[in-house]
Amino acid sequence: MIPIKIDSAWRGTSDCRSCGIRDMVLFADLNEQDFSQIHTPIDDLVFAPDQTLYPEGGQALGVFTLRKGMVKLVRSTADGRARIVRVLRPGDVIGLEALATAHYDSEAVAMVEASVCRIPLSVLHHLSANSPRLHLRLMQKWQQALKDADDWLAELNFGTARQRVAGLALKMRDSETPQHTSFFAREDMGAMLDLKLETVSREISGLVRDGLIKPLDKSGRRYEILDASALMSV
Amino acid sequence: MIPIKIDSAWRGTSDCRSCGIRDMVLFADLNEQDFSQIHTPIDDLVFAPDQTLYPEGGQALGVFTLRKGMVKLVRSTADGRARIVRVLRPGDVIGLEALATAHYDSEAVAMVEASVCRIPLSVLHHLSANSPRLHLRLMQKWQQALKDADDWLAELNFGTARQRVAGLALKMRDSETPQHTSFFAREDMGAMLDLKLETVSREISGLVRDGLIKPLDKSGRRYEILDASALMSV
DNA sequence: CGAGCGCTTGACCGGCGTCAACACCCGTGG
DNA sequence: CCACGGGTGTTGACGCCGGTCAAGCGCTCG
Repeated sequence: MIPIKIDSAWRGTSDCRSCGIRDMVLFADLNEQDFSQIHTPIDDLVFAPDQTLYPEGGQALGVFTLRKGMVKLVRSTADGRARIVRVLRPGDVIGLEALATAHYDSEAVAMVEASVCRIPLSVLHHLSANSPRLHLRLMQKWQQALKDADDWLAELNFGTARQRVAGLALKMRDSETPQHTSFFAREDMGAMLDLKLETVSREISGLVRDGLIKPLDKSGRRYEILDASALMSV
Repeated sequence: MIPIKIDSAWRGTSDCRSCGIRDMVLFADLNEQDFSQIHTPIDDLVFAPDQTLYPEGGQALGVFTLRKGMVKLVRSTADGRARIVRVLRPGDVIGLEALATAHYDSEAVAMVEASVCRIPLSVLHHLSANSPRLHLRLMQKWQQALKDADDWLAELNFGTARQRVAGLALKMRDSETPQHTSFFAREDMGAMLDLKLETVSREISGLVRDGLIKPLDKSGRRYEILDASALMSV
């Protein structure tokens, strides 16, 4: 077949006005006057699974909006272990911190094929000062990111292994089909929940055995939620 | 129920121009024109130890700047356990999220006597739209809050009990006298690190026994750091 | 001086980590 | 077509870290 493309594929420049998920994103309520102030092209990019969008501490060129796929934010601790601090889903902004510091606080890695658009910092700086509409959206994105971070800490990294895995299952429910949920490579799940991959595997098996969830495929990534309330009260 | 007379002492209204820690805070680089746009008084308040500034989910009147003391942000999980997601120190903003949603995402409780000033939401909304100086500071405060949240997750809630306690000792170092550090009630430390209070106590004793830290008083709150590099590489 | 609270310490136990074997899926090549 | 091998997920055996329960100590304050 076609040889693998190492680099992220450039898929052209976006016309944000006709973006399919525009109502979820930063540019949701920009008007024609706002758009006319964008003088730098916004690139559409596609990243392959396990590809890095940017490294921890890297110099920032822009901020990303996730259109499709899932992206993990990874931090390396002083002693070399990797910790996944959050998973971003469509509509989320990737690398918001670059707006304040022009570099990224954590590494961002695509967990599945991910399509994003990259918004240059200059565009955001200009618009956030000149468009009250973007200004408001930006604030909401900051707030959401902070809430997500606290949620991960309070809900997913607290309590027994069983509670954590159950919590992740609930958090990763599909928005369209909430009876379905996504899991990840067991090692990644361990890095999210502060558990070893064997423990994650055991707890998933336990939840299946107890009839709370059911595998939808053989890859171990998609599950059906059979008893949501039982998951919540593990 | 008769509303309890909350005894947070009102200490007058602030003259932010002469604030002692102004260079650290939101209003750091406002100019005279910016100040002239503040038409609602900014109150100085003092909270006693264990007093709540606002409850989780509460309607927000304003945002606080912490001038002195320490404040914990607490979330209650679905099953009733309390989780401390962060500790704020002088210069930090308390309740930033209220800017976006007019509600507080977590409870804020003074850990020691804390003096704060309360900035009405209207003032911040007005200034963030009309003062690029405040706008920039605000962004930096959002970024700092998000980074702090991720730091707590990545550094303090990962690894062995020993590593967590050592990490907290390092994070809570005094800014002026970095060889000194602050601990908290053992139960609070447990809620921060996801450990039981007995384990926290044991690990602190272990660190003292191994000569990495030394108690400065008999209350168990203040310690001297004897070997910072050993703490980092536990 | 005694009550009460928070901190420490001890003994024991259970949950999770460690190490290892095995199952399963898939791509590759004989 | 099957054999093979690597990668990933599962399962088992065992040990240790941290949780549980309980006793004891030292402060503070009435």
